[in-house]
Amino acid sequence: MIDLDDTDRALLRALAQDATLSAGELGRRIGLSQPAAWRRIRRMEEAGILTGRRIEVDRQALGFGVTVFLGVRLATKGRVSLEDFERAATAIPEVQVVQHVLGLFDYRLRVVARDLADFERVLRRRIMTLPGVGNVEANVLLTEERRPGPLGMAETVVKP
Amino acid sequence: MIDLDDTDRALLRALAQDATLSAGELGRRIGLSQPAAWRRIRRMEEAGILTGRRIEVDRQALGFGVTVFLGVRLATKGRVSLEDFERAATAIPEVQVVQHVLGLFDYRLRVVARDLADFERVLRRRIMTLPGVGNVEANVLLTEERRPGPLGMAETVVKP
DNA sequence: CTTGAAAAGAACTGCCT
DNA sequence: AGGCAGTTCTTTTCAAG
Repeated sequence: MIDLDDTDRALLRALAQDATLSAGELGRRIGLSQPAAWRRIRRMEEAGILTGRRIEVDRQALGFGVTVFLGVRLATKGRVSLEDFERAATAIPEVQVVQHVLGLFDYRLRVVARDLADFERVLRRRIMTLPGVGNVEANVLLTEERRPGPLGMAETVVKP
Repeated sequence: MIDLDDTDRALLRALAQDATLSAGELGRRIGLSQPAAWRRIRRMEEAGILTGRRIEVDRQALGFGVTVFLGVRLATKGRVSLEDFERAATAIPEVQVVQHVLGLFDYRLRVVARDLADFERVLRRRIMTLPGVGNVEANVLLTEERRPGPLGMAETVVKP
């Protein structure tokens, strides 16, 4: 586990908003030369902190206006292996995320569909037929806000 | 709403895995020249399909080994505005995602913490004191698998 | 759509403070 | 660790078929 100084955190915070920023632009923003910013980014990549870059796709623009979160409780725990469920769940194209969780549910799924009618089709033909499925609870996404999240300690420290 | 052809989808699928791929490399993979691939990507950006690029950060490596999903039901619906809750929730550093949802809960929060003791602190001092909070249900993340998700129709079409 | 090439910019390297 | 100056590479853009 590596910890970062304020400069590293400033870099991560800037990159969290826009990963296309060049080392030169990043350096300009936080008061660092281009090679210095670049070296810090590389160091974080090598340390396994920065694990990759992903694109953000607007599903609405692609015609997938409905996102639903499903909480799934397995009915036959032990009988059917978790691996079977995971394999089958990840094979459904409409399933974006499969989370194995501890608590009231065993799995959480993020599912996208064109509309509610399309979602019902996915639910009945894909989700409810997954191996071992018991209870399923659903929440339809209305709005979503993402934040950078904590990047280290002293997030709320007041300087003297 | 724009729809894409197979080539566009192939581009998105490749970019979903690694957004650092250059137009030249993408073209090489799907059998397209560098300018052609580049134009298609730009077209999707302008169409609002490709909305940006984000970095992926390994929270574990930063010392945040615990991720918890919270389902929040508001106690005083109508009395306290949803905006108040959202504003307060997004202001908590440990909160990564705030989702307004329809269903058993009113909001879903993704929260990260250093460990379970740290999470308890966040829960008691930050979450339970949010304006209007009623019931809170928690699921601790064990493993998470992300998939590209559907990029258009005909995901499972078999060519003749 | 392609190829080919030019211009711009970003990544990387050594050396020095 | 940071800065400077330089080289190398890629991306981006334009021409022409």
